[in-house]
Amino acid sequence: MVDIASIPRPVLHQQVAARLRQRIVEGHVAPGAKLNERELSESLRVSRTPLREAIRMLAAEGLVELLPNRGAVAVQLTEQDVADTFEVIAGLEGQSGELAAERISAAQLVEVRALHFEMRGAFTRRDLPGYYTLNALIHARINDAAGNRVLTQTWANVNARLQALRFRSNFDEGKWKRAMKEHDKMIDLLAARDAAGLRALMVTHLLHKRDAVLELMRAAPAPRRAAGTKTARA
Amino acid sequence: MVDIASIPRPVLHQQVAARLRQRIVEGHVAPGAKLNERELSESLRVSRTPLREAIRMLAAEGLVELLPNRGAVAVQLTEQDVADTFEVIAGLEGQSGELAAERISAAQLVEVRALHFEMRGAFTRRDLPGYYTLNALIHARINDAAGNRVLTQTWANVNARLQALRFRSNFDEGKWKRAMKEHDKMIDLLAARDAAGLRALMVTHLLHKRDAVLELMRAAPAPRRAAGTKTARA
DNA sequence: CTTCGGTTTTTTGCATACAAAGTGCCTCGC
DNA sequence: GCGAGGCACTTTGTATGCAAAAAACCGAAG
Repeated sequence: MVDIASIPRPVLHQQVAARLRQRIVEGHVAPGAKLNERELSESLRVSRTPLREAIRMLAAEGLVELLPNRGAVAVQLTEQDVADTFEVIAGLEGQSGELAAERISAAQLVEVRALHFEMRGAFTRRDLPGYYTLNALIHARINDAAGNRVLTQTWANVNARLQALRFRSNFDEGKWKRAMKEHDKMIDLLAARDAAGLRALMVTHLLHKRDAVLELMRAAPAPRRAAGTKTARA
Repeated sequence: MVDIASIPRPVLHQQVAARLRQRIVEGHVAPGAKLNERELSESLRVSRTPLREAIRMLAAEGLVELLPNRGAVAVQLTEQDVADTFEVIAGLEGQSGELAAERISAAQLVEVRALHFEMRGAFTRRDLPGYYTLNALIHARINDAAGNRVLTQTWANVNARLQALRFRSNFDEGKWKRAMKEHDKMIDLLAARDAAGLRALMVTHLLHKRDAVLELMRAAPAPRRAAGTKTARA
């Protein structure tokens, strides 16, 4: 009987890790940029000790790379890395879909369906940020429904590295429409408990996403090793 | 022209992380045991700072759990956790097998085959430790052959949590024979470049392993929350 | 103008010191 | 005897200081 009203905010190094993670994912720290400990500790108003612990955590998550005696840099994903990562994600989401189709409860299905309609709304008014948020929520809910916490955690971990990319991405109309259609189908398969079908769809959905992102990477100037910690402004 | 003869041994916190990881995996730190920072720092002859950084890394890897203001404990896997983990591993290795069958080079195939025969040797003389080592090596090589670094890394990460269990496990004769047979088949499928077949085999192979481990967990006394940092001696 | 050598400055890595939260013991009251 | 409260001790969390490695700088020589 301890934690009745105790919502003790997480310890400092975890808060720092969360904020750093957000900065990297949202691109406020450019890919390849060096993480200067003094700068960051001043900007986050903490001493270097918890900051360094946070950086080590992000390194284990694969969001930053540790260079011995030279600090840490935000990951700079090559095309190969992105392709590899999507390949893995496709497998994980495929499995997640398969398990979810088998295990999802009625209530969970309702929730996913509701989110799906909201997302369709965002799509209709071409609200990309809203679409992304709802999209992420839906995938997270399907993961939940799969009822495998290790799978969820693994997925979240691998996925984190791609978030940075997604923030920049910006489909063309055709790809967006196709993605939306795939999502429609997802709901159908989920409701029909078609495990194999949902797995297959999830995999192709993710591979389509991969192609879209890779296309963007090739189009956009593959950013050269950034020197500073902030994103270069165009 | 920098790193000609420079094999600078990794920085302290990484060495510490490696040693801690080993201790946990080999069961010298019992599952559920508390990691006392003072004790560990003395035993490892380092100050608490790099030790804490190492612990944070292991936490991000999922090998230890962080309790705010109360330190860290080695993960204590429930049966559900183990089942979930094997489910994920099965998916990852299945994918790894599929990709390896498509991509493995002749030289890599030779190497895997050689390791396979060595493992068969270990099996013949019922050398369990040798068998495990070679088994792990083969799976690692197949992962390499798949040519997806993210997949390899993800696999290693998830797999680490199971190593602790494997160290205790000890098949019965029948299961061991079956596993060996599955490995024979693996080589055949790999040589035949049968991607779909190898995927399927890897998945069932892993699910068999899961069943064997779960059976052992149920047979052996599921260890109660350990208090000390060392394994309780029987 | 480039490049090499040395020196200065910056930055990271580690250790120690201090603060705060947690744990357990002991007493006191009922 | 048993439980509540408080005090001392232990352990974790954070900050600071010092040492070592790397980067930046500067000047001189080719």
